[in-house]
Amino acid sequence: MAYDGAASLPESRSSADPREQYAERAAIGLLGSLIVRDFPDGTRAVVRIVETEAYDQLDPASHTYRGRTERNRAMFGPANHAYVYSIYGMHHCINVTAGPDGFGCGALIRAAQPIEGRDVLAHHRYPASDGTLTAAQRRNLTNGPAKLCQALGIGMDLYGHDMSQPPLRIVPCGLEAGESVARTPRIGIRKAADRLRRYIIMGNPCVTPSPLNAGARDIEN
DNA sequence: GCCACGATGTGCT
DNA sequence: GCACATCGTGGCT
Repeated sequence: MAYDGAASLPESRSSADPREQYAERAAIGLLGSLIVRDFPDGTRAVVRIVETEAYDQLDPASHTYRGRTERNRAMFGPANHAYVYSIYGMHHCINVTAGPDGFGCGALIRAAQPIEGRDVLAHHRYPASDGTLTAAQRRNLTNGPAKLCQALGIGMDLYGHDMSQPPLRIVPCGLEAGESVARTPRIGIRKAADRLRRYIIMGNPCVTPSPLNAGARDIEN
């Protein structure tokens, strides 16, 4: 069943720590922005961010909740840098750090829309060019955090990378006319699962397929 | 289209 | 040990 996202927003409680806004504002602000990836072989791909999640050290679901470690140190560094981690042994995911130096927070980039270089993305995801992909493969090019990382060739070599610089950079862009942001619970977590810290461009076909999408509600502001 | 399940590394209890 | 901010495949409707 669809949950009513607007009925009870945990973030609207007056006791919320104002520092929670660092990750949330970053996650919302990244929607619509472009990721430009220049590959070592000279090829390029451009995708548009359509789905993000907010995480910070006050949040039990976050890697930074238990404090700074060697693994998560990038999250405690300056904003707009890459925190890359490996998960389930075979995948990578990328966060863009946010907030002031010393506060562990950032936004997980969950999904993006291919803008340029579809063929390049396809080659990194499958041993095939875009034209030979099945319909399912085309849908699944960049619609999940690990799929996105595979398509963009993001691995631990980009850990701590400054996201304003090549070969992986974010070009800030706003939403297009008529687009709006919705929020839902985050996907695939158990702790703090009720918090509405996942943000999507409403109605965009490239977000992670999830029953949560049907109940997504427009955010106010 | 949907669901179940297996593959696998790493940090932390 | 075990829990993971996951995904691909195969088998089925």
